[in-house]
Amino acid sequence: MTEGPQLAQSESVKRYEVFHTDCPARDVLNHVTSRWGVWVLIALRGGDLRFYELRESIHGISEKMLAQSLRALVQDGLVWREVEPTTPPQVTYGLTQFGRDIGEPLQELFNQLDRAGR
Amino acid sequence: MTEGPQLAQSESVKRYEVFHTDCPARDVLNHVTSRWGVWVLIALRGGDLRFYELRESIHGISEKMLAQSLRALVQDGLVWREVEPTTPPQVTYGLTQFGRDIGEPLQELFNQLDRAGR
DNA sequence: CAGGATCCTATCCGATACTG
DNA sequence: CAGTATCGGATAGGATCCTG
Repeated sequence: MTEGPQLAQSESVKRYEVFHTDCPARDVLNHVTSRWGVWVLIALRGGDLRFYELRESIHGISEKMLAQSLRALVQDGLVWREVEPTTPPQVTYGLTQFGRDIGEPLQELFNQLDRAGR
Repeated sequence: MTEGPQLAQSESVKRYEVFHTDCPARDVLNHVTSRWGVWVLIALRGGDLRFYELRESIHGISEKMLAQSLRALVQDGLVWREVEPTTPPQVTYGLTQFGRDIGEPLQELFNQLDRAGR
């Protein structure tokens, strides 16, 4: 840090100076790869789900973390949220196009790991 | 938790009961998607690197976290480590085949996020 | 150069209780 | 049902110092 710009450093830029870790995508990446964000996205790839369906689907998640993860993903534009103002209220979540784009490599990543059988 | 098996639950299994979050791949996934693990893998996709090259490449990482991340990834079989017993010593890191398999969807994930320009 | 050891702090996250 | 609010323990991670 405090070393000035890293890109377009004229010429003798080292070959491994290829990315910033503080790029804008970092926050979203942190949400996506967070402990529960991964599972929320993968779960929603199977179709839209309601809050309690997500809670039952993702074993071990607390309501707090589910709500928190969903809020972040909605803000990031990966997940949409629809409230049906009935009694009791119904809230449904699903993937946006962006969410599906992100979910694909994420699923692939998971498949690779799963295939390795660890 | 403490609810017994979830797969092969005979018949009336809900459609969203599709995965365990405590599957064996979880540990590796946690390493891969950890704060710094992501960048180590992406950095090494550009070619083998020495310790100090990685440190300079991944801006903001501390030596402690770099060493810790590398140790985990080596144990997971994603990264190999080669020590040249010279003075001063040289240690080089690179991706294994498994590491390249994992790195691909990871790179794709990052590209999607980057393309979205957030 | 490539780390290990130590200390200390920020945050993550689960448990619990409460609300519309 | 679908959350929010608060508390406290666990953990991640940064800074610093030290070693082969």
